[in-house]
Parts: sequence; structure tokens; C-alpha cells
Amino acid sequence: MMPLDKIDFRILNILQNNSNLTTKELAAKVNLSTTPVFERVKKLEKEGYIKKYKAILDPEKLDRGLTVFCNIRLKEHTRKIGNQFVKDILSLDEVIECYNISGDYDFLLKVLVKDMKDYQNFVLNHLGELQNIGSAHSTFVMGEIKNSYLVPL
Amino acid sequence: MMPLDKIDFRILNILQNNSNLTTKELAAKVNLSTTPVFERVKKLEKEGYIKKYKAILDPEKLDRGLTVFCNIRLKEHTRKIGNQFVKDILSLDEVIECYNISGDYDFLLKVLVKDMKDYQNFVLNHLGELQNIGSAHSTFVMGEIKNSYLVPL
DNA sequence: TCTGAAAGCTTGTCTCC
DNA sequence: GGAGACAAGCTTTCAGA
Repeated sequence: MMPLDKIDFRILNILQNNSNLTTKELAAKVNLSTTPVFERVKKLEKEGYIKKYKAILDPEKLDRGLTVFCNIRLKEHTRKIGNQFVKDILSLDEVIECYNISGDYDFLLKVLVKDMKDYQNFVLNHLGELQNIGSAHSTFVMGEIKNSYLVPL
Repeated sequence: MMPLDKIDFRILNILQNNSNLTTKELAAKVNLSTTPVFERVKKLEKEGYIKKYKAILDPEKLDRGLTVFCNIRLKEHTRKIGNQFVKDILSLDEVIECYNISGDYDFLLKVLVKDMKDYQNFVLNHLGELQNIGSAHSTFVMGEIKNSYLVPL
């Protein structure tokens, strides 16, 4: 696996901003012909630098206007209980991100819901149903300043 | 702007998982021919349900193995100071997300760096340079459980 | 590794259902 | 609304340098 060169980084940066370019357009941007660009992109996909191509949707238009960060502390820290929690979280679609974190809490969840009422329902009926949750602390997003999804290159 | 039907939602859900399907493949998945699918996708783009198409990169492979959530409290809450902070944050590439939040802090940043040393550098030389930061509290991500980027539909 | 050409698909449009 | 057919243009491969 060869290290990436400058052109590979430029390609990655262009594609993480807009993956809907044709190979031809991409080639024009990096001043090469289509063949090498096509092959570089395939290489970047194959070697795992590019994981996926996705459409980015607008949550507000799709009735998911409220984002909440929810800190969770488990009652106990056995492997079994941790694994069960992870499994439960993976099945909750409202939880779009989940991290195991340092500090006072064990997990940080990013939750996408319609509104406060929907969040209350999520906490009572979904999160509340999970075993071994010691405590939870919610932080509400009032405004999104930036959400680039861009890996700095 | 007509409300979306079941097929529109299915298309959105397929595309937010994988946007690299051809219209033909997408059409097969929703049991229609290419024409209506092509037109539905164009409509979803035009009306803003689909904001962008992106390549999702692997941060670990690109020397951004450490994710940190950084809570920031400003010294003062005037509009001028808030606007300046927002402007500063937008120019920092390491900050891939930034939210205005409820609670003890004013902003929550998601920061992508190489390692602890790199984060120290970020805090001292980038964040530390900004005016009017009252206090900051960092939470380190030890493990990523889930990062779906999927709007629940 | 690159350029350029060529086959086979796909996109995007048009007409009919 | 949706199906099928078509031209233009794109993807992908393969010589050649």
C-alpha cells in the first residue's frame, strides 16, 4: 500500500465535498486525463480511504429538526453490560452517533428527533427501557454553526 | 411542494446509505422503471431533501485518529463576540462540527486531530488564540460505537 | 504512470400509455 | 404518474509511450 501523493489528497478532498462529479470533471480539476483519475479513485476505494458514497439529507425537511447530545452513565461497568448497551444502541435509529468517552459519563449519543415531545418519548420509551442506565444528561442543540462531515486533509 | 410518498422515502433511505447506484439499479430496488425514479431523484435534489452527495472518508487512515468533543463557554454573550467566535470556528478545519447548545456551555465542537499531541497543539495554538473564550472542557472519544450519518426515516 | 481510442452503459429527453 | 426508446455522453478497458 503506497503512500498517497498530492493528487490523491486533492481527489479525496474534492470527492468528500461532492461525489457526484463525473470522472471527466474530476480529471479536469486535477489536470489529468480520465484514465489515471479513474484508477486512482478505484484504488482509494479499494484501500479503504473512501468508505462509502452517501446522499446527505436535510433533517429539518424530514421532520428531524431537533438534535440532542445525550450523555449516559452505566450503573455497572462489566463487559456484559457494556456489550448489551452497545447492542441496544445500534438498534435505535434516532441515535445516529454513539461514542465511548472519557470523563464523568461513559457514552455520548447524538440523537435526531422531531421536537421536544418526540425527545421526551425517546427518553421515556426507548432509552428508559434499556437496562443498566445509571444516569443521563441531555444537551440540546439550539443552532448548528457547522457540520462539514469533512476529514481535514 | 407535494408531500413525499412511500417510494420517495425508500429512495432517500437507499441513497443515504449508498449514493453510487445507477438510476437503473435504484429503479430495480423500488420496482419502477428508470424514468420515474430519475425524475423523483431530481425532484428530491431540487426541493432540498437531498443536500449533497459526498464520499465518506476513513479518518483513521488519514491521520485523524482522535476525536474530541470540546465544550466552550464565552466570556461575554454579546452578539458581536458571538459572531466573531462563529467566524473563527468556521475557519478551523479541525473543527468539523459546531453547535450552539443549551446548558453550562455555549458551544459544542467536534474536533478531529491526529493524536493527543496534535490536540494539545490545537488547543494551545488555535483555540487558545481566539478572543473571549471563558472556559473549555474536553471529552475524548475512546471508541466509536456508531456513526451512521443517517437521518431516521 | 500517463495519453488516447473504442465498446458498452447510463443519463436525460421525448413520445405514448 | 409510469413505460419504453433513443441520442449524447460517460465509464471502463486496453494498447502504446
